[in-house]
Amino acid sequence: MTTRERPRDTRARIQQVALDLFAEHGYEKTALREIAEKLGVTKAALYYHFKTKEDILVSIFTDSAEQIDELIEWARAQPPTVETRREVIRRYSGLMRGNRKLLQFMHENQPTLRDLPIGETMKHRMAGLFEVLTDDGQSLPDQLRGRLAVFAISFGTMVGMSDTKHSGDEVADAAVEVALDLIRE
Amino acid sequence: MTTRERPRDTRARIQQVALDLFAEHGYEKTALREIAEKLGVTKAALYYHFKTKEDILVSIFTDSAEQIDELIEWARAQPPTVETRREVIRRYSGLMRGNRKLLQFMHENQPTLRDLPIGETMKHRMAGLFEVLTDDGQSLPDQLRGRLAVFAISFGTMVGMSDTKHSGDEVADAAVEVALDLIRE
Amino acid sequence: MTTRERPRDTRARIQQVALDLFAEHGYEKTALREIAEKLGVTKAALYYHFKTKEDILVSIFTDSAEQIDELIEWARAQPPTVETRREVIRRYSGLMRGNRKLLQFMHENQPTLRDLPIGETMKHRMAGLFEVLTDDGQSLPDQLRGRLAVFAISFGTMVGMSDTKHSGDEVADAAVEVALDLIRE
Amino acid sequence: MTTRERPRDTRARIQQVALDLFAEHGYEKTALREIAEKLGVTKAALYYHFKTKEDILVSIFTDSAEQIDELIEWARAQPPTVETRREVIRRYSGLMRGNRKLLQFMHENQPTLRDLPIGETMKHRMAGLFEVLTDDGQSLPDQLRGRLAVFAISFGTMVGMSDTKHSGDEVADAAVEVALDLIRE
DNA sequence: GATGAATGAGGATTCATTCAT
DNA sequence: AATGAATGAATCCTCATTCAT
Repeated sequence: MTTRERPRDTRARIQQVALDLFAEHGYEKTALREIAEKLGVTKAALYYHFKTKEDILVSIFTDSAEQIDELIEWARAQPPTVETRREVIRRYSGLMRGNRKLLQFMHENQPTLRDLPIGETMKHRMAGLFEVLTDDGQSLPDQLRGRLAVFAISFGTMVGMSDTKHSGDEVADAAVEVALDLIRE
Repeated sequence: MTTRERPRDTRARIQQVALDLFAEHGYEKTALREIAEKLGVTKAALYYHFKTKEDILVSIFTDSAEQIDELIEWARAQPPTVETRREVIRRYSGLMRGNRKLLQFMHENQPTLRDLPIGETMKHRMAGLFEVLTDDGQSLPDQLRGRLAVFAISFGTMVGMSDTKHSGDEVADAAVEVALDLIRE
Repeated sequence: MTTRERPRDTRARIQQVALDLFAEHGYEKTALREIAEKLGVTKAALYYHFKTKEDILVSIFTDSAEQIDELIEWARAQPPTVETRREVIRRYSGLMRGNRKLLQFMHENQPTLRDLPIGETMKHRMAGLFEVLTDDGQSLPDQLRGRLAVFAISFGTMVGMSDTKHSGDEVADAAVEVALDLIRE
Repeated sequence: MTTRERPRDTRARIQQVALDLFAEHGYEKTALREIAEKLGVTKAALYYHFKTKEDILVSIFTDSAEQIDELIEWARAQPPTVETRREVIRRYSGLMRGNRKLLQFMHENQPTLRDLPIGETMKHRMAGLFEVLTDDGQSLPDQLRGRLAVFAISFGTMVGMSDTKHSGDEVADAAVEVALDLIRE
């Protein structure tokens, strides 16, 4: 008797493979056929676990989105000091390191997200993040710096992969340093 | 004699409409049918002016790419001082303001570009830009700052549109200020 | 001890729900999923009770078909008088009032039935009915009248539902009157 | 040089073949692939001429529907006498003889039509026809007779095909006789 | 300088059906 | 008596591309 391929957690495996391909080739260019083939199942199997292609994407976002929401909530409960904002940056970096692929997808598939309801949701979330990182009393450049800090984290976290000289975490750490420096009074 | 619809410069009009749609909805999701409809011509007409869909995209990039190449060439001919780098930032900002849509497209369609020859070309170009903005002697955070400066320009130039309180140019100017500040010794 | 959901007669409930949906949306457009959902069971459950989708349909027909067969047999055993034919009409009307949905299905899904063995069976049955209601000695219009009498019953029985001014039975009674009038020497 | 297959009137040929198949096997069961194959073209060719499968159906209805509308309009402009109604029946029969397949489709695909906008349209049309053939002063059986007269025409026109002893037109003529007899004061 | 008609490849989705549990 | 997971075949439809005119 041969050991059977574990028939469990197919749902989770679909999400993983899908995210990989969505991040690499883009949502539109990724055919469900590819996902299915890579998993050794039929296209129809995907439809057993998810209602639509979009649903796969949404399900991927939903989980990690919660974490960001919690971070924003936490920040709102704190005094709006520079130190709070710096802590937000640090925690955001921590969150993103575990979600590199999703991060990449978010940054590189804006047109897709713009046309999807989930995109609107993410847009609101990012707006919330920007809100806790800046305030209207700041100069325009400083407000830009606050927003750029978020991008610094993203950029550092994503770029790590393609750079051979430095490890992913080294780059991500450097990104935090740069980002913290962008948060001004 | 009836007044003729000016049939002039159809080629250029195709490029304009195409870029608009590519930037808004993404390259993959934009059908040639849409471009044709928006122009009031047939799909086949597009094929009179361009060999393929990809060719439309490439032709759009080619022109403005030259400007960047020239900027890089110019920078390489200068002494690698901070002031040179700052001037590169300033000139890059100037270039980009005239190419907002293309800039948006470049940032938001990475997966598409990754799969296309033109993407490889652009990647090299950006690498060149990074090269003149940083050097190996710098600390990792400072190298990141150099790269981030480019993104600051992009971000500032693109974001301008969706922000009501500040004009596009105000934001772009602020972005230059932030970017210049990111260029270190 | 908790009160059990009555698991009784699932088979019959499937037939009921299926007939409702088949009649309303047509056999082809009715998915087994819909039937299952409406019953609160799984598709697979349907397959415990019936071998195929077609089998559900056949099982629905089989029961009430017997009654028609008996009516035809009875008619054949009587003298072929006008009065016999009128009695057939009356009895047929009685039969159909208890099977409105099935009647509707039969009339509105001819293409489906034509492609299914059960359709051939029903066709023979109707031919038998026509046979006892007409004879070759009649004029062509009178033969048509005999056949039309059957449709008058069907029409009257089915239409009753959508007409608010008159009750279903009033219309069905009127249909009998019209049908009887169509049976000629 | 060989004589080319006439590349013209593809649109009309699609409608013809489609109606044949829709009438024979039903709308749902008829795959666009079948229509295309029967015509020796690609599925995509159908989509050049029609926007959707439903659109093919609608386009088929639209033409002959006009004729019925005109008939109803004409009837409404006449005095509501028995003779007017009888003339409506005669003209309706004439109309239907040229549209046997469409007539068959209408009668045998009610569930499909019920779910389609075009079905609602046809329902209104038939209601209009019934309106000019009956009036509220009549007894219920006589109102039913008026409606049944329409079905007599349909039935007679359609049945002709499957009956070998009598020609289609003989049966249709008989149907008119029966139908006229169903129109009462 | 452009169109009308068509193709071939491929997309997402749905369905009836199966089978081990 | 019924489910959970999956399949294979089919569906409608869209797209980039071609080519004779």
